[in-house]
Amino acid sequence: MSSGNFKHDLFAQFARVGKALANANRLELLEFLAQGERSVEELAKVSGLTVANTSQHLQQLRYAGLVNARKVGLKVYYSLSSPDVVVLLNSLRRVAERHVAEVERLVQTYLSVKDELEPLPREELLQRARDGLVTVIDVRPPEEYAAGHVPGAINIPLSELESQLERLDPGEEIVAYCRGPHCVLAFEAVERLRKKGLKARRLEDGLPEWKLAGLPVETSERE
Amino acid sequence: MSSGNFKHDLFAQFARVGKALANANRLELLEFLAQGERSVEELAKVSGLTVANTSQHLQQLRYAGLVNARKVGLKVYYSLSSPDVVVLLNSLRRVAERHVAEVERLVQTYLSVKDELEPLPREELLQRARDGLVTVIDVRPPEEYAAGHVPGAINIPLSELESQLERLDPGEEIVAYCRGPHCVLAFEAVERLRKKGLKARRLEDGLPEWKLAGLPVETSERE
DNA sequence: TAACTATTCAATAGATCACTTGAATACTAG
DNA sequence: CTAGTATTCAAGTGATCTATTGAATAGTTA
Repeated sequence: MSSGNFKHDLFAQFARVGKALANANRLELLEFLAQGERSVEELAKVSGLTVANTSQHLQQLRYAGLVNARKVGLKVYYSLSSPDVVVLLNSLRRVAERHVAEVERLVQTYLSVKDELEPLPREELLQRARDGLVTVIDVRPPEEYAAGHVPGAINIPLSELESQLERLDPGEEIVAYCRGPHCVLAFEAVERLRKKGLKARRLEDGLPEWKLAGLPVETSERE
Repeated sequence: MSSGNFKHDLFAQFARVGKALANANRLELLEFLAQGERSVEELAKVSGLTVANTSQHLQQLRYAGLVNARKVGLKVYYSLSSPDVVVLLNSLRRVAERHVAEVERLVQTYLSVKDELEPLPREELLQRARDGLVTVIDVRPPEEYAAGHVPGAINIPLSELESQLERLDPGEEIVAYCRGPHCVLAFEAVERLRKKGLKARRLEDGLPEWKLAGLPVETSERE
């Protein structure tokens, strides 16, 4: 029966995308790519994988249609093939969050403060920003900030949080964000800022979701 | 660095869900489950897999949190663990559709008539149904129809299309739907009905998406 | 041209996966 | 209690996946 073949062939193609999502390292690479275009070398560095291994994972992602490659001189820059990929990753995350008990446990263990952090929804941030009541900080590394950030946000990478405290107005509430809903950078930043006596909260999710929601994104001239 | 561990452990859990989506047979099972609860035996039958193999795939799906199992007497009934899973499958499908060239090719090859079928959006169907201008037929097998269908739709499984032609009013437009946007049953039905001189169109997607959109669903008393 | 760099390729070992087969388990019906 | 049924388990085989290693390729720079 030919419709059976069609069906199976079609599902085999969908499974190709599934296979790309079946490995923790590849999912990590996708999260980095969701922040913006990166070279193989950069991705290898941030992910802690060897360059050859990173390259191979990227090729699998490309084969599944999740990323594009652009060659410039010696370097090859990879990027997500479309915002659909962010949507897909977010549904994957959501299902895991709600239906894999282990996720709950991990979050409880490592982000014990999660509940106290009262994450701020995007819309609320926009409103407060309009009223000028809030300082928004982007705690990702400078390259990611440069590739796109919330308009008006200042870049204070987590590693430099303490040394750049003077850039923050102690009278204003601080909102920190990073790569996504489970990215530890913002959790960590909020915790440390509160220890310093500042009023800090976390944005509910990261820049990729902000962008996906169609909200304005500012880029710094670089690369 | 402990945050690196957290991150990697977390992504490993997400990858668990990815792994569940990494096999064509499992995706097929999930599509069947999206129509409603089914026993292992039924699933084995419709998917063409052996019972043992089906059971093993279902266990993997359960391990990934995508399905639930409910035991009644001898039988074990599996079902999707939540509508989130349908959302996930639809994002997977969308990414594959848009970014895997092979999908386009398959659809062109097997569903050559696709473009002529002018799929009808859900909202339009609702409006026409209110005006009583349309006959909606559900071309899935009776078990799936019984588990939930568009209110007012009549069940004419594809295999009985010709023998039940008299149930259709030749003056009214007919809208056929089945399991989802790529399900061949509705394509096939529309093609055959048009050959008979009837005015037929396909609903843009299937019952799971209808249900997901929060539209009303009618069930028949059975099981 | 020669030295250098970023990326990819090719070969490999160990782990995991998919499917089959036959047996074990758990429940029902007589 | 026995026979029968639906499902799961356990073991095994071939296939696929992951990460490593070292070499090959393509492009740049001196």
